[in-house]
Amino acid sequence: MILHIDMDAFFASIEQAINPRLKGKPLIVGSRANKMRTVVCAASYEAKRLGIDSGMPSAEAFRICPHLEFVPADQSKYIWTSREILKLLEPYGLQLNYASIDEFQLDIRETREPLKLAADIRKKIEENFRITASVGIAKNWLLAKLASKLNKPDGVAMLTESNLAETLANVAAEKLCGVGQSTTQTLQSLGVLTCLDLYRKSASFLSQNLGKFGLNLFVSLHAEDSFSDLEQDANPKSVGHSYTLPWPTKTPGFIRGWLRLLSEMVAERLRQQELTAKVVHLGLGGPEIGHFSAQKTFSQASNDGYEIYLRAAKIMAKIGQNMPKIRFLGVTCSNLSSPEYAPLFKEQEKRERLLKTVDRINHRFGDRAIFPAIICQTRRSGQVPVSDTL
DNA sequence: TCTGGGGTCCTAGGACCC
DNA sequence: TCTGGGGTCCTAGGACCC
Repeated sequence: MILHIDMDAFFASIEQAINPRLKGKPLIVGSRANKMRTVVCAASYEAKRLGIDSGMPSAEAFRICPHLEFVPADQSKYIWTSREILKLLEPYGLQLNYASIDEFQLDIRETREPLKLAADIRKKIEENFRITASVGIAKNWLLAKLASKLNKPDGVAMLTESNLAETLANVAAEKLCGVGQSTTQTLQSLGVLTCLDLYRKSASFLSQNLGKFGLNLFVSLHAEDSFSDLEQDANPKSVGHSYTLPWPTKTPGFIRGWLRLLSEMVAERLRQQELTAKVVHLGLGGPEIGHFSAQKTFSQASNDGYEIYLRAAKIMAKIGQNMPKIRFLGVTCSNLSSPEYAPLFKEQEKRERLLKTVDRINHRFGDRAIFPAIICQTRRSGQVPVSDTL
């Protein structure tokens, strides 16, 4: 059996635990500080009751509830809490999987009394952090994760041989992790409406209609004692940053300034994790061009912000002379590996020393205390075009 | 008040090699 | 000159999750 722990309205609950003024009030956590131009990252249960939930534009949330409390997301608080919860789970001595920032899975095949264990864990979390968790128990991670949603918030659900069919029959298929909008439509056209319908379909039926995903779904649904294979944090496959501007622009210097800033942010994180990247992806969006991305593989791996910027700019140059209006910009690096060789040339060695020193200064004096002058105005205002020259 | 930002996995076609 | 088949890497985009 797998025990899946899912924190209730994690970010919002943490903010309420820290600031008593927010307790009991409808609250949303937004992914950025501009409360009218963001989306809901987490909603407190008081807000959820009004019909507000993650993914909703904040403007719509405020229309529903004008006196909504707003807090911009502060990842460091959530990461800290998540790690502390992990520390609290380790002493149980069970195999542990860190599924995401607010989800944890335990292999409890040796545990005699899973419900007692669930109660114990939930009590410890509440005592230590004044936030609640919901727990799901089932024969594999996918069903355990589904079960954790059934009695939210602050609840427990256990799927056993005897109650499995009855429970699944009352849950819509789209509640299952991995079944989104498009898959739901396909399934509905096949007459598969509930999780039980899905559970009873054969591997060949699912694979025929949903491809490899369908086959994986079948395997995950019927597996025993299996963890989710998401182990993102161990070895990241890509590192990226993106930004949506307040309005579309075609000012080249302004776009270059943002491209450089995003490249520097990506490079900093690569160096932090002692990684270099061979592939650069450039994402662009705007009213005239929609949303698209292009990538290019380079023979030399890099974690130098300037180099990554040059590569991104090279990809952008393919658009040609007529620069369309740009609203969305993203830079992502992939094909990651550890730096292989010591620098061959003096210049290269100097450059690496410079980057290391910059990283040390920023680590000591705070986020980007020192940065390339070109992004000075970009980062200060987000609205003033920077110089056209680099 | 009108849509963020961080990711993963999969697919399918093209280029190229043997 | 025309043609098979296996394989890898690259690229763009879709679907999905937190």
